[in-house]
Amino acid sequence: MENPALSTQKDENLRSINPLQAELSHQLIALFIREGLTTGSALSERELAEKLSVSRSPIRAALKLLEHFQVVEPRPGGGMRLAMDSPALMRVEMTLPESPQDQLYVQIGQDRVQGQLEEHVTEADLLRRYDVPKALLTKVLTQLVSEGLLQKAQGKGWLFTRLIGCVESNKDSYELRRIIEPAAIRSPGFQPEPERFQACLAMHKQLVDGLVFETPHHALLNINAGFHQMLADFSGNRYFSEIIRQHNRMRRFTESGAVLYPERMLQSCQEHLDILEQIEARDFEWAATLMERHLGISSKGQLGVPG
Amino acid sequence: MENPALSTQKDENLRSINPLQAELSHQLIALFIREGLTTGSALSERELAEKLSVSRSPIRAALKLLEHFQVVEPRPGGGMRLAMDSPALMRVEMTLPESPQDQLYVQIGQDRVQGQLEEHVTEADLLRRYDVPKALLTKVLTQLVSEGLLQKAQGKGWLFTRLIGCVESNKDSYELRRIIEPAAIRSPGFQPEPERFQACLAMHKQLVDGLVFETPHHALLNINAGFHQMLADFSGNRYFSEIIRQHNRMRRFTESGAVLYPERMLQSCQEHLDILEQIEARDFEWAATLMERHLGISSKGQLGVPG
DNA sequence: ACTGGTTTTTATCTTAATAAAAAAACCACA
DNA sequence: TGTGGTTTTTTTATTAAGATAAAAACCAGT
Repeated sequence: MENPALSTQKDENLRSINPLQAELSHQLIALFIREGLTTGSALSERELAEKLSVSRSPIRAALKLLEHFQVVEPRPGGGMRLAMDSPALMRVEMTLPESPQDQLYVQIGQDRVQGQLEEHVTEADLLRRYDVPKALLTKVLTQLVSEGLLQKAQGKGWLFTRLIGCVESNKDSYELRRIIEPAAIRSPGFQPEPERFQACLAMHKQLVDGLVFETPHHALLNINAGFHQMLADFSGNRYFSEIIRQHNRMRRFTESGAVLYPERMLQSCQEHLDILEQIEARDFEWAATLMERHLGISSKGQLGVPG
Repeated sequence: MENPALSTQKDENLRSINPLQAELSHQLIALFIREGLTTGSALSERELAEKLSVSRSPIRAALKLLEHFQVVEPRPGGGMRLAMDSPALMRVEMTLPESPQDQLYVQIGQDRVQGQLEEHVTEADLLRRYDVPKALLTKVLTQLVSEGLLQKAQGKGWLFTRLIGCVESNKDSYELRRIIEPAAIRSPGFQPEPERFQACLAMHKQLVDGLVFETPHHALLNINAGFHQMLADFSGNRYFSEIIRQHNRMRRFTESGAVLYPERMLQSCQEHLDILEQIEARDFEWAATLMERHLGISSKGQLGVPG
């Protein structure tokens, strides 16, 4: 039942790094890119804290971490400034440490998908298996619960709910998205935020122009998720947003190991671009129709879901 | 900020009762009714434990609790037997103690809906406000998180997500249901379970026949929720089911205090019945159309949502 | 091969003290 | 009025031991 090979490798990594700082360091980089900051831009601690809705303390710590990776550097007279441009930021972002919580989260999710974990597990089982502090495990379990992947059993133990990753669940997920995403675009409250929209549009133009062949796997998945998330957010209906967010999160378990065929990615980007252009032309109805088609095709091809 | 009047009343009740036992006592009664057991039926501990997927220990405790309420009585030669018929069971079920967890859960939810709790709260706030053991609070917060009503803020504290109960959130919720529920009926996997369907159909016929005017508030809300849940379950898509379940749960906070006009309830039941009859005739497309209409009307009338 | 009763084992809950970290307040300086 | 640096306050995380409750195993009787 135990599988030491899986856990030993992790023993040293899974602790030690403060999860909030690790998370913030990623978020800071995303923020720098999103805001289009360039090498040398001064960074105000208070402003960053405000934008990420935390206090200055963890921001300072995260900046220290980024300084260690030479993403930022001290500014004469105090404070920090950015020391890289966006492309370099994207590259370095992948080398930043993950929080122990995230590591354990993905590990448990993948182990479940691969059938290494039973549907019913006890906390004690998991503690023995992964050899992590109890508090960390509790946090991860709470996270899994909040995403609907796990629930507390009556009495003792926990139950994995939807068989994440199994073919049928994937099919269901696509069926839901085929319903929700076009509906989001057709929603009476649909309203693109100009800045966010333009950034996404520009990115897709570059991708279609050939950038897609140079962009790493993980970044493409993020861009894809971000595209769908953006449109759901524009609906103004928080439930639409929330549902798409949840399904994007779940896809992390199944897609992170998948093979992406470049020509298929190009086609997918082209379809995204078509949708974005219809939205720019304010033809939401046609954009929604294109989205229906896009999701219909993706569900068949990308992940091997049958008809 | 503190409101002692709200919390003092609870102080004694909110502890003491074992939550699993309390929950099981309710579930046992539901089980007795569902299985059509009659006065005198012998109850096998192992069988009950199996059916509710717990061990015999908590079942024994729950039966002891039910014995105290004279729902069951000792059987000569050992064990317990049922001491009531179904109608009596339904009546007594409402007088059974609620678990402290459920009490706190509903209290927090209602306080939030009524604006007594800010969107952002810290655990320390809540502990002071409700004066409950920290562990109980943690459990309830976990439950709220699992239902998507609450999420952990970065750094410290918790955020109520969707502003449950506010007018806009209600509108969004109806918009989502108007999309999901007809889609569930139109789903290629849609497949009514005969027994469950017939029970629901029969119940609605009785209601329309006049029973609606004698049925208590709380029971009508349950029947209504059960109708929508059933159809979502029939879709065979677990995400549809899950979404409807979540929205039904949220409605507990907003609707439990609402006034129901009898003639409107009758109309609503009639619409349900129309839908059920189309499903019986296997005209799912028309049933879905009627559902669209039904949800359109409900969203305008029942809860005072504009537009 | 069932049953209810009982005991043993295991898992989880509770608790309280301590440590850690985030938030808030304060400072001097531009 | 804004900045970064620093200190203080508050909140949350960690922990370990003991209490409690659930699960599992074991009875003896039918």
